[in-house]
Amino acid sequence: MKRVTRQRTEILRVIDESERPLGPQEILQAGREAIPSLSIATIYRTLRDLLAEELIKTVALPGDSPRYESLHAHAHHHHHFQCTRCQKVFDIHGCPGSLQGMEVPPGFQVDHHEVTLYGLCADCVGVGS
Amino acid sequence: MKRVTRQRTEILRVIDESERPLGPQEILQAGREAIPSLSIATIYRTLRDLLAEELIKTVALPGDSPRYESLHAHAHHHHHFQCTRCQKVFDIHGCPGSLQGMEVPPGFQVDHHEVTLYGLCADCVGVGS
DNA sequence: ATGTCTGCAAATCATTTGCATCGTG
DNA sequence: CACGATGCAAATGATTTGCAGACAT
Repeated sequence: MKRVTRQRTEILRVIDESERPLGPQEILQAGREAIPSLSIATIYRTLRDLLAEELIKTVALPGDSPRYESLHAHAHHHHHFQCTRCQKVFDIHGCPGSLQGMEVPPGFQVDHHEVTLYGLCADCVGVGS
Repeated sequence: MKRVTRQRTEILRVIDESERPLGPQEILQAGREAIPSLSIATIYRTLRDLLAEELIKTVALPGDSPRYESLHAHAHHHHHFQCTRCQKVFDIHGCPGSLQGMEVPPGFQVDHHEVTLYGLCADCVGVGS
């Protein structure tokens, strides 16, 4: 039987209220504003549990450590855009669909896919270097 | 002044002759067939050098550690497939192209993209769990 | 009360680095 | 011969785990 503790509640709140995916350290920092004693071990353990309960999902970008976002608020199939200047990650709705044009070798079974777009976000377009 | 050592030559040969991107441990194992004393530290140091010289390129997949492939043999634009059973990564030629259907927010500038397919490779299709 | 959850510190695991020695140029 | 490269082992940095005490039910 899963217990409703202050730290679990706070961690879930931080993730739910964020408009962008957060990493463990970001969650720790935000959570410590309410619970100063909060430890990184609790963050990792709680993230594992929340993932298992499907209350949050992992956002994994190529070559970057994982971030987490509320599954309820992001349940639909979507992809991500990472700004190459500010590194922020944004949701992109829609999907190329069939991914026709990809030459999958014979005998391979495609189950799902991941698309990441890179470029400049609206805030960074037109900003110097 | 860069020296042509047995280990550097062997590491580059292993990567060049592989039909799929390899991780550091895979390169170590393959390289030890020719040089049993080969150490993992040398692998990492040599990979760093080869990347700087643009003889190889990094293949970064979401949520997984990096693989490396020959830049000369893989200079063209392509994507990757990762087997969800054996974790191996394979090149996929072709590209969905315009990525139409992706609803990029107004003001965003897309520069490049990354597509990863997941599923079972030919060897793992039909193999029990 | 009872068994889960937390914080701390120690343990992993992958990658990096210091250093004495090896070997290429 | 000189200096970059190698192998070993210790150092790092991120994540995981053991354990005794704290707390939800």
